[in-house]
Amino acid sequence: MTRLLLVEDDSTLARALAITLRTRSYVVTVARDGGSALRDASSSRPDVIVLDLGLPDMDGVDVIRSLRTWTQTPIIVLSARDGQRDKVAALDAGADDYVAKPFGIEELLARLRAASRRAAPREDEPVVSAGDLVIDLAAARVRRAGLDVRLTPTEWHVLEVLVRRRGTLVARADLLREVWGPAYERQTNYLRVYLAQLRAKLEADPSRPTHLVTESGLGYRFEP
Amino acid sequence: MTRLLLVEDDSTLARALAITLRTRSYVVTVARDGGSALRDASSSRPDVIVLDLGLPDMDGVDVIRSLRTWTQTPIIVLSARDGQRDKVAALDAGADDYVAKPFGIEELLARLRAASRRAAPREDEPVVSAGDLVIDLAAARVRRAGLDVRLTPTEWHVLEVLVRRRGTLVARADLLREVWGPAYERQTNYLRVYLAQLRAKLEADPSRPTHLVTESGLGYRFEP
DNA sequence: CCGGGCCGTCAAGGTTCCGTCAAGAAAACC
DNA sequence: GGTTTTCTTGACGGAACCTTGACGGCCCGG
Repeated sequence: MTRLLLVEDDSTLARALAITLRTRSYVVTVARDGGSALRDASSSRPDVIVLDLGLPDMDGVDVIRSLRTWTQTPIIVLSARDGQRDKVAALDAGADDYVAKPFGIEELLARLRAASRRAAPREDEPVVSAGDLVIDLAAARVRRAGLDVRLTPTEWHVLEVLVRRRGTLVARADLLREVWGPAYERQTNYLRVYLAQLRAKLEADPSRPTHLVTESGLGYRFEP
Repeated sequence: MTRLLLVEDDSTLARALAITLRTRSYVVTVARDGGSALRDASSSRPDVIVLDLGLPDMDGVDVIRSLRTWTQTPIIVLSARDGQRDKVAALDAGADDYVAKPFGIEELLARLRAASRRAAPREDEPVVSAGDLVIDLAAARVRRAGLDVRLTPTEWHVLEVLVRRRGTLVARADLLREVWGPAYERQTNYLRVYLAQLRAKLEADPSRPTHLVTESGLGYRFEP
């Protein structure tokens, strides 16, 4: 499951690409201009960014430069301009790859695989500690009082989403969508079950949680 | 000072490229066919490889695959063939980038800069020990309680991937992709077989592993 | 005071996943 | 060319996991 941010102002192309990418099990977010691209990148922390250089509000190369001030996430540039100068400028600004339009979808997919294959192990997903809990997002490991805690895949997934947005409220529907998919946005009973299991494994007093907090009627929050 | 291996059978083009690259302060070695490319790569340990796919003695994609069995050195492919299939095959075999001929020299230089910018910093501690195990990643050798353990190529490859990311979870699909290639991401039975074999050779009690740990539903982890 | 959401808890199917074994196919070796 | 090693594939029991439904407590408004 790779989270992908697609920055493309042509909504027809954006939709077509998003559909194809999703069938290849990418989790796709779409941004339509440079400003929202920068915002989305910092809030949703994608694993890879696909960026069209021709944007309505700002120069694509400047978008790359801004991103590179704080993240190493692979950036693959799409462009209708096939000029040498654009390629060199984009690559030197920090892009990882450059694909000229028109391109084949298989080529884009192959370049995506190549990009994420060599992606540096993420350092911008640090180790989060809270009380006697230590949660290492990169290593997918949880310790409580120094001892490894065994989580099931779904338990881990739920915890991961909450910890990634630690301190902020995660709406029930958001959580369900990220873990189980858009079709499960109303299965709130899943959350009750899994939050209970996580509390049993992680909280000192599961009936009075201090880290996995319920916001009644809204959602859940991880409290560092 | 970057050491660069140029694999190109057209001697006119090879000479022209070598001259240009040297003026940009690359240290260039030239190989004229796949066989010498593989030899040179292992003897001179270049920092980056530029590879023409059209070689007299063997298929360029096979050259990539051979290189990728033992090194992560960035590979940039040059090719006169601009076909989708060639690109996808080369990238999936492990190439980092693909430049179609004719290309501008500035583009190639920019892609070289991009490739070495994101190159992983060299491993400084290639010998990993865990309990009575000693694993030498550079020498491809494993000892248990001082005695050499004999591993098959695939067993070693699996162990290598796990040990490189020691302590962190390696997802099933990641492991399959790195060892067998992207087409095998769902062949989870391979993992079951090879993990069992590795445990039989490396673990004190293979049915209760302490180093090669299963994370049910997620993947495997090497525990130092 | 009582009913309806909402949440936490529990346990029982049913499904998926893992370890194990074995045997045939392919590759490497001599 | 024959032998040995290695890889691939299938099957199966058991374990781990997900889903689902039911029940009770709590809070709030009627």
